Amino acid sequence: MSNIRVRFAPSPTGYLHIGGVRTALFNWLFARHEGGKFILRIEDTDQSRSTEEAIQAILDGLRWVGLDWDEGPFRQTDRIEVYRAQALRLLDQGNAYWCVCSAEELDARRKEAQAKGLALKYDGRCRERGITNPTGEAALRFRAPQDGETVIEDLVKGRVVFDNSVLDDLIILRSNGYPTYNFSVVVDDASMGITHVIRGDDHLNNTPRQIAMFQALGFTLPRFGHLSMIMGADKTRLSKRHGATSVTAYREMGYLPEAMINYLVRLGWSFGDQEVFSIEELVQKFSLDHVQKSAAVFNPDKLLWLNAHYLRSGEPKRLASLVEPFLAQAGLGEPVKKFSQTWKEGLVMALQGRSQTLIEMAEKAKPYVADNIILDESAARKFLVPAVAPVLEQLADQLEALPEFSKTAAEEVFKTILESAGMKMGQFAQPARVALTGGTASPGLFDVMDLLGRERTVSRIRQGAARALEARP
RNA sequence: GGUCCCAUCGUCUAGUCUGGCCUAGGACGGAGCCCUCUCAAGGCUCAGACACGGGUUCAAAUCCCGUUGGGACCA
Repeated sequence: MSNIRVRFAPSPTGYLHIGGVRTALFNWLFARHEGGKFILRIEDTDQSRSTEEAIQAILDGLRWVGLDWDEGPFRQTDRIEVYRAQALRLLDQGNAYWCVCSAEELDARRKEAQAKGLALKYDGRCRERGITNPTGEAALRFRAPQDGETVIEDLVKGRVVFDNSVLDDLIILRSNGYPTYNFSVVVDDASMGITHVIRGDDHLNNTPRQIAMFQALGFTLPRFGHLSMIMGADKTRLSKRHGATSVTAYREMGYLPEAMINYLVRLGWSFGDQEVFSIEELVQKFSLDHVQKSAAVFNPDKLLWLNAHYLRSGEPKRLASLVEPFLAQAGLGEPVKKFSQTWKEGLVMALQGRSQTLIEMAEKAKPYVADNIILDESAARKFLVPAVAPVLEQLADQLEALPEFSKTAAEEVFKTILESAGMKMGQFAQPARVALTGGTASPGLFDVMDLLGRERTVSRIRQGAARALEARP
């Protein structure tokens, strides 16, 4: 057991973004690999944008992909007094000061600075005023060091140097008494004993400011590791206009959590040429050394491929229960009830190698679950022709006469009939398939018959034969 | 505008630290062939990249400098 402690600290302002899941995943894997702790903290101090539903979505999303936390979820809104106390401590120490500049004033001066081509940082008007008991609106600002430089030995990016003269005197406590993001993270990371801050590189520029605060507060510095962003195909930050970005959406689209994890972990991390990893393997092999510095483009095709891979190799029993809600969604909720567990697993086995998502699997299940088929007209025209009608009839008769109907018995009958009709498998398989399923693509014919059972097999073949007779050449 | 980060096939990446084994490997996607009762799966093959320019060196994808391009943060 190591003393490594990492955290995932999302803001509950919407759904759980897959970029967030990847950050959480890297933290979680690092913790599990090192035998450390993974802590969940909800950064909800922006009350106008935080919602309970969003918090729930975060918890649900993390649970769905199997990222469990050892401590938390902590909420920043429960800790407002802690931030206040620390902020006041900085004031006492002389590391912070009251600022009474109004938003309008700040804005005006910023525009002025911009016009002159100067850096857009706080101009320090209140810095030396020494305001002790502000009346009315006042925010507390951190007195950032202006000399020297701050060096970060980043676990991912390597050595990053910032000139302290670029550091802004950030507001740490707003006039409403709430802490700002950059301040509350520092207080929390320190008080929760976080040893490694692994987060998106959108925070890299904030890091020197945070380091200054850690130091002013006398806290020991954690190590930092900044992960590159995930981008859309147009190389801009991944957002809703690139398609689905919430984990929940992927669950609803019939993706498996292990596919999501496997896809996300390879977005920025690698282990030689290996593409497919189980969770256990990841925990064993993960390390920050092989994390990519550059941003990665989200590739839905590869995710789909992984999903198909896990569907193909998944446990039928588990998949059968996972596909259930999707069957219901496909309108098969009621009809599927009359089938046994074994039958459902058989259905999954027939379909798992030919489906890329659970939705697709449910869609493909229709001809086997439902009583009736939807006949694909062009397939019928092509394959249900008069010539095959007698063979279909014969097949139906013999299957009906079978003392015991089974997959192997059906196969035997089928082959005998082919032989006596002087037909090749290739000539008769498609007509039979169209009659049985309504379409031209399906699992193996005898698996199909097995799933349908004698009654439906025979009646569908008879209907197919009737249809074939009607057809005019 | 200022600061910071990044740069190998269309995409994810191996290789970069510790230069030579790289006429740059794998995967997704694409094309083709094989297998085959269809669809998949699988097997095989093909096309496809070291951003550019300078250096250092016997030797550079790998080290250094610059340029360009992309991204992020600050408001």
